[in-house]
Formats: sequence, C-alpha cells, structure tokens
Amino acid sequence: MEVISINNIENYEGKEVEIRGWLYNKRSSGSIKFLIIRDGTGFIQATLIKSEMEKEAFEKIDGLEYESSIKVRGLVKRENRAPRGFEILVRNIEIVHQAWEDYPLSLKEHGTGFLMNYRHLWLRSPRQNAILRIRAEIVKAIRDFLDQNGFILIDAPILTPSACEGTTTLFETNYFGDKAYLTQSGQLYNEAAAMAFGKVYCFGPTFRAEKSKTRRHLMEFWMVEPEAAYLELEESNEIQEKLVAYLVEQVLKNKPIELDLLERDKARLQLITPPFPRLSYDEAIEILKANGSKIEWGDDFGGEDETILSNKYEKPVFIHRYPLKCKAFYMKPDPQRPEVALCADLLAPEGYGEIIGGGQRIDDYNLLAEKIEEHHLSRENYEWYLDLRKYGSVPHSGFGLGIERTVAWVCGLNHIRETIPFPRMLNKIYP
RNA sequence: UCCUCGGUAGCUCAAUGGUGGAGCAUCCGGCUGUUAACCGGAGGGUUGCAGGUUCGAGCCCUGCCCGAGGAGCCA
Repeated sequence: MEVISINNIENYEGKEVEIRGWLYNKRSSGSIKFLIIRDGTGFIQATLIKSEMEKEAFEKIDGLEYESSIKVRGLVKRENRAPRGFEILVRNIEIVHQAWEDYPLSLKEHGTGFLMNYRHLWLRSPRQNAILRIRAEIVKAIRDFLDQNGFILIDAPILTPSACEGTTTLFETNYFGDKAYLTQSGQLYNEAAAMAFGKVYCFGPTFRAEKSKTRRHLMEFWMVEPEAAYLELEESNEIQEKLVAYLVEQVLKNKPIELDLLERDKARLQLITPPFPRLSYDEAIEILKANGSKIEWGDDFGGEDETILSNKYEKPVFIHRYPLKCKAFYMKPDPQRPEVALCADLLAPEGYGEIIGGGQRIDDYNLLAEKIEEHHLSRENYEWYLDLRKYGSVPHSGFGLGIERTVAWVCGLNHIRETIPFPRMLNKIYP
C-alpha cells in the first residue's frame, strides 16, 4: 500500500492508500464518524462507517485525543460532501501516539497573545501553514530571480565589530572579551563583495534592538540585500520592480490554495506588474500636505504618511531622492541637487508601507571619509570600507527587501508576527 | 521611552455598587453524511497583585505587574 501526501490525493482516486499524520478534528454521528487528518501538506477527511468495517477498528478511535499521531489506511473517494472534494474511506487506523488530553489549542476563539505562547503548536493550524508555505515560496522566488539574473549569493557576517549605520540600537554580545554586535544590515560587506563578484546578494537574519512595538516591527527579521557594481539608481529600481513582480507572480501561480485559505484578494496581486510608479520625495510631500499631513520638507515619513501614499496606487510605488539628512551616511548625493540622495524606497500597496529601501552609494573616497566623520563614526572601524574607494571605485547601488513585510503584504495580513515561524518581539522571546 | 485600551472558568466574552453567567473546550448520554457538526446533562471561579472607600466592590480610588494597539525609528 502506497504512503501518500494529502496534497496530491486527487491522483489516487479509487486506490487504497496510507496517510501518516495527526488528528486535527473529529465529528461523530453515532454510526458514522469523521476524522480530519493533517499531514503537513494538507488536511483531509477520513470517514468511518460502522456497517462497513470491523467493530474493533470502528471503536478504536473513540477516546482518541486531538493531535494524536496516526496512520490511516483506506480508499480514496471523490466525495462532494467532503471538505476538499475527496475523502478517505477508512479500513484501519494505527495509533502511533495517543496525545495527552489537555491539548491547549481548540479550533476556535483564541486571541493572538494566547496563541503566541503556544506558537510551537499554533504552527500546525491551516492558516499558519498557508502563511509559512507562502513565505517559503517568496524566498524561493527571490533566490531564483537573483540567481537567474547573474547575482551570486555572498552572505554577510551576523557578528560584526560595529554598527553598519550607526543610528539604530544594536544587540550587543561578548566576543572573547571584546564587544560585538548582531548585524543590522549586510550592506557594507555586500559592497566589498560587489567589487569582487560584480553582482551579489546576501540573505539572512538581521537584528534591531529598537523598542518598537507595532505591527510592522520585529527584533529579528530576514532581509535580502542585492548589491551590484556599475549599477546606477534607476537601474537598481528596475531590478526591484521586476523582482517584486516575479515573486508575486510565483505565489499566484504556485500557492493559489493558500491564498484562498487566507481569503486574499488575488485580483489585487494580479495588478502587480512592471513598471511601478515613481514619485520624488518633493512630489510626495506635496501630496501629503494636500491630504492634511503636517509633514514638512526634510521630515521622514511616518506610518500614516506611507499609508496615504501607498493607497494612491494599485502597484507598489517608488519614492526617490529623499533629503540627504534622512538617510544613512553612505548614500550618494544627487550631483544635480546635492541636498537629496540618490535613493529610493518602495512602498507596498494597500497601506503596507515600506518593503524596500535602497540607493546608490558614495563612490568618492574623500566624500565618504567626510561623511564618516560627520556622523561621528569610528574611522578605524571603516578603514576597510574606505579601501573600496581607493582601489577601483565604481558607481554602485543596492537595496534591501524585508521578507516579513513582503509576506504580510502578499498574504494580506494585518500584522507581521505571523509571517515568521518564531517571531522575536519586544520583551518576548518564548518559545 | 511616551500615549490609548484592556486583564472575570482551559479559551472567547457578558455581568446599574446588591446571590459572578453564556458559547466553545472537558466528562457522560444520543444521533448513518458531518463541515469550527448538532441535541440533552454534569463538573469547572481567591474576578492579575497589593492596599483603600463603602453596610456591601468584578465594577469606584491609589500603586504595581502583565497584555494589546499606536507614536518615535525602521525593513
């Protein structure tokens, strides 16, 4: 008898199969019993009919607790009355492990705070399963896109000797008696890699010790950061819009069942095709002022400002050429207008806000040295970074795409915390 | 760090200052097509903690703890 996965059960209609999984739910009507089995790839109804099986096998499951692990053997039937259009007519069930009777999660009515304490069990639910499968698809799409477009994976270190950008708070750790910090960006190392390999990206976790407590923030999150030599701002933007459109396309193509389960409006995602609109910071300020925002030229956008801007478009929108003082020290000033940076952020639609931040980097040695001093950064820590401007400096650009925010947008979630298996949130690190 | 809201059964929530309830979950019983099944019955409580006001506090007051949302900052 063949052991099969629930997600391709339709290929086995009329065949005897075995499913290895867990008991998700059960319903009984006396002489007919329904079990909902999950195996990690999907959920399927298993039906037991008293008159069609041995008494012992029929009664075996009476005391079976939720989440008990079981092997179910039976006939795959097309059945309109079953949730997925298919069910298994059970011949026999083998109980692998009888779960304890106090499984804490019931099938309805839990608050997120409670569920987060049981995140290790919550992952078993259909909704969490769908979200994390979409996350995996997005990660795969990003890697495929970059690999197919000549980028090579060159990962940056997690433990770093100093701040990459200096501004945000870092997690400090002890490195054999010296201070070290968990990375908040692979950016600077990427620039070194880009001068060695041309087009590179790093993909990994990053850490911010900011005491942020909002639906858009995690202490630990994942970022993909491409960086390329001889790449100028607008060329970088073009890569970004193609990348974002591609990952949306791949999710639509490969994860339609998961999107439906999340009740995501797929029509909104189908609109995500290049080119994306481009708005200068100056234009954005005018729009915000016209909408009643108190923002002034030189301010960075707040969450509400981003929402106003992104709601104006069906596609993600680039906001480019921010005031230099809003941005990191390595951002290259626009030669036409030195008060603004050659940079662009990408705001996702439907109020999801910033998913990409990127820009062109300073390639002149003297200017970069000045900026390092201006930002009170330790020159000693950045000698290697300055070297990149001494030996074959070229115009170069890159960007960072936040995985969790992207997943939240594609899935249509109102909070980022469900987009990562075990979110690290303010004052909360269990489980 | 600041602002707002909240904390009552395992969970989600009710309860004019006057005997703390419901749905789900659990246990028992019933049901041959259930769809977070349904129907009947039972058990389940130091109302976050510590004080205070009152004849009487889940409810009013003070302090603390914890949680949620938001601000700042950012992806």
